[in-house]
Amino acid sequence: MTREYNPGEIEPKWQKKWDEDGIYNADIDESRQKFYALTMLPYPSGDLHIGHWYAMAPSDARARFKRMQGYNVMFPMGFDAFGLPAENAAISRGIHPKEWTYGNIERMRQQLRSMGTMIDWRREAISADPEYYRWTQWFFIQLYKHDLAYRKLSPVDWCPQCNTTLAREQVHGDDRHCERCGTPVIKKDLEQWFFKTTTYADELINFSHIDWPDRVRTLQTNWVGRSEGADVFFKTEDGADLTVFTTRPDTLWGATFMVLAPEHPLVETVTVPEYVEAVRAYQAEAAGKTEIQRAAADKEKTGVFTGGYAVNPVNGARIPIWIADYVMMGYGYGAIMAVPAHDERDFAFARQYGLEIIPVIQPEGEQLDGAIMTEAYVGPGKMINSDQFDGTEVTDDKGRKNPGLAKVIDWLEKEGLGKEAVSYKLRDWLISRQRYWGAPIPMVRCDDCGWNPVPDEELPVLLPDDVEWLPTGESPLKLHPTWKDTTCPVCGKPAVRETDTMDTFMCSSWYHLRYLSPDYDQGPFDPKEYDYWMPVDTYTGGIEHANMHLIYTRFFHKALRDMGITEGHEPMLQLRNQGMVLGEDGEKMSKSRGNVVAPDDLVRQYGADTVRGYLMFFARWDLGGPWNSQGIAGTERWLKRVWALFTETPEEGQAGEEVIKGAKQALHAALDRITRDYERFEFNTIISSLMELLNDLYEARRKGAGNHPDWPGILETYTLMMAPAVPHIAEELWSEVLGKPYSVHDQAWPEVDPQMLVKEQITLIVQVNGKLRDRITVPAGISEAEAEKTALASPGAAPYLEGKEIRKVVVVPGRLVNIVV
RNA sequence: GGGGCGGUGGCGGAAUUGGCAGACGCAGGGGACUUAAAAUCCCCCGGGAUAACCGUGUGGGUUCGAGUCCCACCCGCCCUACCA
Repeated sequence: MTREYNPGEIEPKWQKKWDEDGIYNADIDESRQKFYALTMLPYPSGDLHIGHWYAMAPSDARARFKRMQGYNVMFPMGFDAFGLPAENAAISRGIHPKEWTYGNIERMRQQLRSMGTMIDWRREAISADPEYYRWTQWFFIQLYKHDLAYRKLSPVDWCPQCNTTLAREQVHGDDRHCERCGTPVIKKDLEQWFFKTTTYADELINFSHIDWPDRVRTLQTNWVGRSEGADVFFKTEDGADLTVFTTRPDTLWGATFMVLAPEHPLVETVTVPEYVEAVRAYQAEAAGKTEIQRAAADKEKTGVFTGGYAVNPVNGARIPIWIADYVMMGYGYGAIMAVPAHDERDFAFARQYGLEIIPVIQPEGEQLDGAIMTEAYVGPGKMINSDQFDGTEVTDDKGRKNPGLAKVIDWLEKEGLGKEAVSYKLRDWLISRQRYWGAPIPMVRCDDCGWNPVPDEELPVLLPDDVEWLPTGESPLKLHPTWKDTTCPVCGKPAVRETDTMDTFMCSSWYHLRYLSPDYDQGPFDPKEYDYWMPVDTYTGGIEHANMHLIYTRFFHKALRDMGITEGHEPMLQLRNQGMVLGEDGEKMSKSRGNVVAPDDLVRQYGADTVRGYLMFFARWDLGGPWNSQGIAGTERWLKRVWALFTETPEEGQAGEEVIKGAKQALHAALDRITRDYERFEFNTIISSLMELLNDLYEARRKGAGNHPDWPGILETYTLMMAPAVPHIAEELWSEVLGKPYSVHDQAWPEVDPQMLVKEQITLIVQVNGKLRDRITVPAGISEAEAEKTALASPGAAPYLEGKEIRKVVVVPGRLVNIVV
């Protein structure tokens, strides 16, 4: 057989056959261990880009590896099909979002097929299908009925470009820009729907049941932002309640003023007439400041006095109330007690406005003086100026672990002056979007009955197709002449529908459940499928979703669990993140930079197997890196050389047993390593090991191994080892070249023969004073004494030992001997 | 300011977790084949006069032995930020 390696011919051939035979169909089989391998579903933006390949091809290889290990593997795919780009295409080019989206999906399906994945397409789910969003809406209603969804008027982030509100998680960076379009957001007071993610704050920072990367765990933990401390019940001089949260109740006696956020409701009542003008001016200024200006004014603290006073509940001290924009309405109570001696921000503010500074924590061996301190002291020490608590030890520990805090909190609770409290940065999830191309929020408002959910039997609330695209900044649903008119599900009187749609992250929070049974119509998923397949065993995708999708989907699962819909605490047991493929210039790929790598072109030029192999090989998968268009030649050569090894007639002559044994040892060493590396997602070394082994096999064949009766068996094993990474060439070699029974992908992953890992001869390293002086070949089972003797006599070491006193000899069995002179 | 990740040849990266630094590949150099080119094959490829020796960001330390562990520092990237 002498034909050329022609991926353009063999790849479509096998893709078609696998598809027709349904070899990757995953069905419930109680006799086998299941494995749910999931990779984040793409947004159908138009074309599959190299980043999609990078996320999916290695994940596919690992799913195939698991399959060969005997697991019943499900590897499904779908499309996160709602979202703004579709709508923007409609506005700018007059194509209906549905047409645009479903056209893109069709193209991306074909591209995904060209990758040669083991996707079970029968399980495909598309979030914009009415049969899908029917259940997205149903989940919304369930959350509403269980008091986990609510409507609230509050200042929310609004993207003026996208013309919609955003969740806190979707506002990024120090200029607080929109996650999608990069435009800085503004604040608006709007009534919106929220999900109570904060209910699960503590659970969301507990990762004890899941194997997720530290990086994601840290990001999520910081995002939830739990801090322990106390609520302290201050009162204004007029007797109005003014509760603050503090992580440092031990410093209460050092509170010399209070600061309210400019928007704080109490500002109205505490401000005395002569200060009203200044306060109003400051409020207006703060409200008018963009987020960029706020960030720029980072260092300088500003604020104004309200003329009002509060009373410190622990000592009755009368302290002034200020407003300042360094206190945020969105965190805690939007009000703080200021302890300038022990808080950097309060210190800067006090110095700026000449406010009193009273130290209440005395560091070891130092005497703090409020008049001359140059910075706040935030370290440990003993309490002073704090009545009966003087002398109490305060450590660096947070919360109750800190003895000073524990004592003060206990006392506050006993006296009714405060209580232990925990505060979080995490906000409830704002899910209303003032856009068309999303799942309509299935709620109806009646003048008499208020908000009520659409009855289940009326779901889905269908998106109307006949809408107009006007640049008004309003959702087309709101402008539709009749769509919003309906009747109240409670009293039957005329009522109006909610015209906002849901955040698309809502759709993607449960897609892994829809894959279980995309055609099921008795519920969001078939419980039989759920019981068998869930939870997801391996989830792969980009880390950029750490604080968005990956928080939302965990929240969702826990909420469903508490509503009795799902089981278990976590939806995805193991998470792994791939890095990003950068352009050849080392920059992020973008059309404007012209550094985009198009996978379709690569497939045409090299074939899918080469592209898959190179993506696995070219960088550490978790880090990614710049594309190198020359580097792919190495992977192409590898496959051509594999092809040649299998198809060329070997030279005359037959190798001896040593050569064939050496080949088998190399084979099993590689197999051992590749097996381990698949488990660890170390794809680059899988390909290196296969390349290295190929070099060894060429070497063996040069020595005549090609005519040995055991040679075909070695090639068979090599084919099996390649199969997950480069499925097409492996199938061709297996089924056609070697003539083995189709399909290579139904074969078991080869077993490592431990016998083959044991070597009779090893290379012993001889060091003198830690420096390499010789390498000697010795029997593997050599005794320590014998190794020492051999090393001392080795020619390489001899010159360094001459005339020296041997002080010590370290023998590492099977590895080296170090002679210390 | 806080947190995280990283720093190994010209480049991407290996190194069985304390034991031969630089596997595998790209790029580069030399050669074979060819009328020529491509493809393919073979050899070389950290520095150094290919000698000693020096080399894993820098400086210390632990150890018979450190890319790997400890301490201090420098640089780069990412996330986050008046979070009370």
